[in-house]
Amino acid sequence: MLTQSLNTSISSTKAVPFAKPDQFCALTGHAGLVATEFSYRKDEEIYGEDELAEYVYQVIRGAVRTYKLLSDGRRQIGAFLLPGDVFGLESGTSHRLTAEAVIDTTVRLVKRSSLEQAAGVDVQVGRKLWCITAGELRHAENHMLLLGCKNAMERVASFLLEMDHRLAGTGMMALPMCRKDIGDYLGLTLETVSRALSQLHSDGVLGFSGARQIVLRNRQHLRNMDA
Amino acid sequence: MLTQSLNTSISSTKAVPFAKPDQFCALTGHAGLVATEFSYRKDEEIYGEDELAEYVYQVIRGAVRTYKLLSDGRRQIGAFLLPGDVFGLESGTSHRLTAEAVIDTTVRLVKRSSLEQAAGVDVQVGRKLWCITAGELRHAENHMLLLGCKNAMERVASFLLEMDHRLAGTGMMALPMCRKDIGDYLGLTLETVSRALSQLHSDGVLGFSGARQIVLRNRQHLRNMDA
DNA sequence: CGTCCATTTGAGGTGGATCAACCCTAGTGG
DNA sequence: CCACTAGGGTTGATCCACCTCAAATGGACG
Repeated sequence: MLTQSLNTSISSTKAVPFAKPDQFCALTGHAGLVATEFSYRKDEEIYGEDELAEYVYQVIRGAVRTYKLLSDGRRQIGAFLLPGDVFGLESGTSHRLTAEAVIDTTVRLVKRSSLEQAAGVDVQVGRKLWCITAGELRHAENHMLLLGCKNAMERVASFLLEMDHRLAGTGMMALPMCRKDIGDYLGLTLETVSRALSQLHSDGVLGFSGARQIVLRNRQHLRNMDA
Repeated sequence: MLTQSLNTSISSTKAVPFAKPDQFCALTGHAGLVATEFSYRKDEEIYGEDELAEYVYQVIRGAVRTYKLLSDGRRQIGAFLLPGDVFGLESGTSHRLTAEAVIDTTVRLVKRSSLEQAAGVDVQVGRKLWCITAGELRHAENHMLLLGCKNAMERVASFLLEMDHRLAGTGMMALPMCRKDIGDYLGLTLETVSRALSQLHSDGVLGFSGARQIVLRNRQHLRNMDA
């Protein structure tokens, strides 16, 4: 690993193209850390489960999935990471999920040890790390509710609203992941995901232009069926 | 709320009956905070979802469940908290799940603001808060795998091993929660939980002495079926 | 001893999984 | 430029694990 396009740069505090405050810059800007850019091909592993957590990452371009596997290959995707999202942050020593690029992806990364050091000096850095983990926990708690209680259509509606919120907000949404990934995220098979999307299409709730180019025509309808 | 047996005591640093290092004392001992004891009756609410997070709690005796509800009453229990466990810690301002006493329960609690203050002075306190949240995240990630991938028998086996690990370790395990709670934790109905336990009983994997008094006779068998 | 609630057990229904074609579309190469 | 191919996506038919509804059993407590 780490054998591709390396593009080191000093703590890039220049404006980044995200609406929300940039979590990564809030960290690196604070302490003047060195951030490196790195790229991964579609389906390439970024880190493995139980591997030593040496870096913390932020998606610049592309998309990342994190997941756990059972011994027989059943897979639960814990999260999709999109541009701006931070991932790979651990308070312990090793990663608890595997991370892979969903499509060709560029990330920024900093050494975990630098962050630890910065957190030892500045309590605000420590606080920020805590908040990032707490955000992941909030997402996981919502997702447990989905996996434990919701039916197939409710799950797909939740997924579309989540992606709409994080990807587009306006008009067209370009999903980076395939139906199998969506199924493994929602605890459904790819066929069930496909059927739910087809039904929403024929109900006029959404439009397609290519299987992964979706435009939501009736967000309120989706919110209603999300339960 | 807060109208029952109040039992204030200065940061009780005396030995507590837990094998593992006590997370709460690691916090309160560090900063000399005031910890208060408080008791709740069976099924009493400790705090509600979206309520302001004013206190951080530790179970002394009894058991607590945290959960989220859908509008129609479907419930996902996120965690059972047992003696020694810390809960109610938030990095934001409000609780994201409801907490209720499963049985008559006594907790120790400290004001969140005191912890915030302590964390502003001592980076080790901040670090400890982060680790507690990270521990909850690890549990949630494992539970997503269970809810998204495992079948009924695998879920019940996981549950028994988890409770065995946290409650007893040795011999008999006294479950504080009813079958409905177990079902809402595992994403199953109470009947399915009951059937799985009955089958494990007739397979000789576990023994009953009362529906909630369980002794595991073959942990390895449970681990094998846990996938 | 009777009441109440938790639990077990049974019988039947169903939502989503499984298995199997088939269909698109993008990419390849002639 | 078009035929060919491969991988993703859709759709259909069937199955079954779990849910639902219902009734019986058991245990705790007045």
